[in-house]
Amino acid sequence: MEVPPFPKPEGLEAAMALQRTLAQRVILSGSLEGKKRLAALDASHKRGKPLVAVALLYHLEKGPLFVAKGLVPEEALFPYVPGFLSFREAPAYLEALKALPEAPEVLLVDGQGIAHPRGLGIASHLGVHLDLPSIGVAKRLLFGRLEGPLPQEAGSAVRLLSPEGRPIGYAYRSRTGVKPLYVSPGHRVGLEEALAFVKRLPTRFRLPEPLRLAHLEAGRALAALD
DNA sequence: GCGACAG
DNA sequence: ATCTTGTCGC
Repeated sequence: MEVPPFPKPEGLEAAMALQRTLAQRVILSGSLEGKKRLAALDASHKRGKPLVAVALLYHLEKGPLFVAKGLVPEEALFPYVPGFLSFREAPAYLEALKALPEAPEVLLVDGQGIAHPRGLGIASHLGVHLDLPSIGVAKRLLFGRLEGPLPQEAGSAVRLLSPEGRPIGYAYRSRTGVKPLYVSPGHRVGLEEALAFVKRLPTRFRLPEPLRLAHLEAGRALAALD
């Protein structure tokens, strides 16, 4: 698919300013009805090696269709700073997306959507950059708090609230007894619609299958480098 | 000053 | 994310 160049900010000040600008372009409405082709994005990295990103094209009815990879040399990587993950990982994701035979209708990203200090987690950043609907699925919380207790039963969810009390996503129990996932809209999708979309993905273990497979592929690709 | 802190 | 030993549980 076609991918616009991704500007690299000089430092955290510039990165923060860019986040504030792009956050204004995030659209928090839209349904994903009828959208069946998604790209699941995950990355893997080891010191002294390039960052490996995987974009796994997945069809809701046909399953996995294609695995594309993107590499960024360690020397070229933005440092990891909580709140600035997209500047580190997005360039590798975009390389992987370039290698897809067709554009996905939805991006499913390992990380936050709008549940972020400035409203622009990596899922939102990629969604705005590519003008695609996107959803963030994170394994840990970065920003916000749960509205109440989250039941142990698979399928239960409670809203994620910003410090001001605005809903920014959900804590979601994908399987009974597992730690919750944190689902937040990235771009061009509503809060409830984002959760509904994730809920209808096949989930054998904690992570929805598309993301779990992307994670496995990224790990394999990293191990295969040497 | 203290705690929190995606991947 | 990775590193890292044993350990608990399905």
